[in-house]
Amino acid sequence: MLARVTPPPLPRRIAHLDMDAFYASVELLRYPQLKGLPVVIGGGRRRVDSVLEQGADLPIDQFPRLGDYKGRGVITTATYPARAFGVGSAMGMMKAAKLCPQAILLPVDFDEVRRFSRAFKSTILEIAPLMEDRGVDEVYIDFTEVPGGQREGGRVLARLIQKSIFDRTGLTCSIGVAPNKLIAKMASEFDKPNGISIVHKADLEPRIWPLPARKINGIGPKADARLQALGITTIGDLAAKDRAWLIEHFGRAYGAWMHEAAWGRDTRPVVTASEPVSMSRETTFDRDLHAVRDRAELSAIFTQLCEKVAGDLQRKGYVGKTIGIKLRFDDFRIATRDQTIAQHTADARLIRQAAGQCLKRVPLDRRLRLLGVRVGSLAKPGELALRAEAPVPVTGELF
DNA sequence: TCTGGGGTCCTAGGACCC
DNA sequence: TCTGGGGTCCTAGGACCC
Repeated sequence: MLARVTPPPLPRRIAHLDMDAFYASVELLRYPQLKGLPVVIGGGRRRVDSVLEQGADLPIDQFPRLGDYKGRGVITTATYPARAFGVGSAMGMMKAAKLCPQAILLPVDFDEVRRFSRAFKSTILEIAPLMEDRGVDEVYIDFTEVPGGQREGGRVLARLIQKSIFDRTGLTCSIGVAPNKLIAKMASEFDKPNGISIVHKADLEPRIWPLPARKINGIGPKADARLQALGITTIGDLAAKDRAWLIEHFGRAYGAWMHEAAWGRDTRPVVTASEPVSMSRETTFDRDLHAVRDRAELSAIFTQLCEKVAGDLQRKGYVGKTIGIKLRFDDFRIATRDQTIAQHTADARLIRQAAGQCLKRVPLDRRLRLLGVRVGSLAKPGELALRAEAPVPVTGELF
């Protein structure tokens, strides 16, 4: 009898690709005279120095310096020469300014960053169709079934992608290829910038276990601190603990996941498409605002935030049903309130109205540092029509 | 002058329904 | 009067990620 013989499945090869110092590298393309210098991108508000309008010919000594910056905000990206001074992503600007006042400071150009983001992603898609978007500067790519994706554990394909991106954009990236997303993510950091790292199952003990537990994507500062308190520093330490013990200390889901992660196990697929769950806009004020004394200013900002979210929803073709606000007080405590309204909307006034009611439920005894507006439970208007989301039926007639 | 902005997912309690 | 489950939705907070 004839049997259909299915070939054995190919071993999974998953790549994680991370653009090197992305925001900064994009600016270096525009100002090549800054190459090799400490440059940081960031600053809370978009305070574009007028000198930058001069464009590409601006002499180095005329660029704005980190040490001259006054204001709130954090570093988005630092070039490698700036990192040598200890400056890095998410660091407060004031702290960074103390470490490296002479660094050149440039504002983020979101349009330009998005343009290059689209360019590098479309370059990848021409080579490998299964790509998962993980933000402006990161993606996962499934190499498994791509022709040549298995050669040298994925190195050949990784090299091709790296070169194609560079030829198209002038930007470098680092790639890790491994049996799954979890390990690939760690591997892409092994040889930065402009590196490629190939990791196999057998590398778990020598290359993964010595790493700090914090390197696992999903173990953040809080979990890491708790692990340290329990005497666990490396991924190997974590792997040595038994599952039940981890569950005891971290709960059923998180404890079990930690155990799997430490053993390099991860079956998550590369997801090529997803729908947004929520959209939001928030802003940190130049100075902390008083709910009563600065009422007019707050109210105007509040309305603008609602208009921006509404604009985002409309532009992207979504409506939402859960309207929420977020406050950050001067002591950094955060409060959120939300309210689910009767029907989905993308209307600025309806959002403002619901958000206003949320605001009334927060005790405003401290000054405010940040205000945000969020719309969740998103849907596409067209799909709601199919589901026939109708007005709430009139009650009474049935009784 | 420490500490941005835009997200996702999880937990946990209460309401409400079956 | 007390005692049940399960399931879903809503809300608030928190951890984490880019």
